[in-house]
Amino acid sequence: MTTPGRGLHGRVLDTLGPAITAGEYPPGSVLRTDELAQHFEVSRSVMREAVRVLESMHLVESRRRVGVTVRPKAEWNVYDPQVIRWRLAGADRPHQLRSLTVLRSAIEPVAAGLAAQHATAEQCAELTECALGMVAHSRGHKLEEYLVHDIAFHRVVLTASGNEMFARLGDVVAEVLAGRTHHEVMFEDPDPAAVTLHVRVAEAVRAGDASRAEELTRQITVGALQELDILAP
Amino acid sequence: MTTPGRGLHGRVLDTLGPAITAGEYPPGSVLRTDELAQHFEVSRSVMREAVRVLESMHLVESRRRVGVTVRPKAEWNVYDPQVIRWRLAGADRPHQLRSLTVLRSAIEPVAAGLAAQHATAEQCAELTECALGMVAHSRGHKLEEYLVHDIAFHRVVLTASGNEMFARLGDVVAEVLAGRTHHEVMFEDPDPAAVTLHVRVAEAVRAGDASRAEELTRQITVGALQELDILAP
DNA sequence: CAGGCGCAAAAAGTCAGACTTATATGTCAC
DNA sequence: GTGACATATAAGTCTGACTTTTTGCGCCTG
Repeated sequence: MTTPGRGLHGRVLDTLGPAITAGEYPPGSVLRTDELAQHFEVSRSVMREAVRVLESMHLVESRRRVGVTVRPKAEWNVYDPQVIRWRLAGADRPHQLRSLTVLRSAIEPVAAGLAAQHATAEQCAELTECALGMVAHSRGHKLEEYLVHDIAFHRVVLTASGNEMFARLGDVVAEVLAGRTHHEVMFEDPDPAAVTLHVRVAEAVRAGDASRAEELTRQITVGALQELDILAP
Repeated sequence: MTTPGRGLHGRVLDTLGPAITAGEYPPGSVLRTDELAQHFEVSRSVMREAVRVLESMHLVESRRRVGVTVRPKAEWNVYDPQVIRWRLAGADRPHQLRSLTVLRSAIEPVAAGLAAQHATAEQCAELTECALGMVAHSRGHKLEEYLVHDIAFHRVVLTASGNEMFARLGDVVAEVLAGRTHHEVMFEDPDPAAVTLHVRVAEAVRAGDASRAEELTRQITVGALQELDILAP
């Protein structure tokens, strides 16, 4: 994923972050910097840097004379890619996957509509290329190759929307798609209907047909919701 | 807003963060920790903590023998509330406001639909209360009071959706609404049509009518887009 | 001249220890 | 019980020394 072990404080975060997001330390728990430093066998300076990062994610709050207290889940920066990764790796992975899929269903259709209006010729080409790649690997247990193209497809759409907030959700969508393929409902082969929809979205975007691109993408996300039983089938 | 000056490193961030997000240090610029520490008249430990926070926001990257390099805008964690606040306070405020308004237009209708399905009786009551508050202050230059209720309204909808990702956008929406009232197109009084729409959304949510709540909210967000000339009027 | 080897410098990273500051809590007088 | 005050505690800050990684450059060789 990102670079692991970029310094000692990163190493500490790799185990402390997941622990907190997994709820191992319930909200209101108090940690002491010194104890943590001893536990992880690092100096106080390193530990302090780690705590600062957790604080910037609103996972904890550090107060004098009190210690480092874990904040309630509702205050976490749940859009931080690092937090998302930690949570996806943890126990409430299913719950997290549902939240993110609903988010996708709200964003992606709108993004596709905007992409139809703003996509460059190059982006259109890239999109059709991705769609073709999906078609090519849609049969015969080539799920990994399919996934690569699927991720690339959605990333291009989000980028081509021209909205930076949408564009930055590319990583999130990638995590969701990867999560689905690797751990959730695992089809023998992808749903042919979904594959076709992607091809048609690529066509609509190239044709500059915003409402069609939006509607087709909506159908894709509806499929994703149904897979998780969020919508009635 | 949040608590300012929560420690020396926070003080440093208050000026370094806005400077970076404003593009004062173009992407690829290299900063040296020691120089920064001298410039801000703090110790290296404090400076290092500040850099760690910026690094966790993907605003900069710290590498040995190189220094602290500013990352390209496309890699920033633009969903970090702190980053949003810094950018809204800076030069590309209009651009940022547009991006966020488009994001709202994608999220809020879906959130309202979900709220209609999941809102508790208490949340419904709160919602109508907010709507009434908006009506009460919709005339006679009571823009500040109106704003308070407007923000509360949208926050309740997002929370009542039951989706944590939506819920966490409450702060973002609050920033956008406040920004619009304080710095952008400033109506003498709010658009009466918009006020009515809010009341009707509250009704739809209480009635459990998801598609109506969604459609009405979409009309609200369309209005917001038109105000910024993102959509033709 | 090209290419590879290795050295030295530069900057971040780490650590230990001493000191400062804010603050929660307990104590005592009233 | 209430208020003022003392105290202990844990974070915050600073300093200086040391380590580690990495880049760039000089030099040597083919």
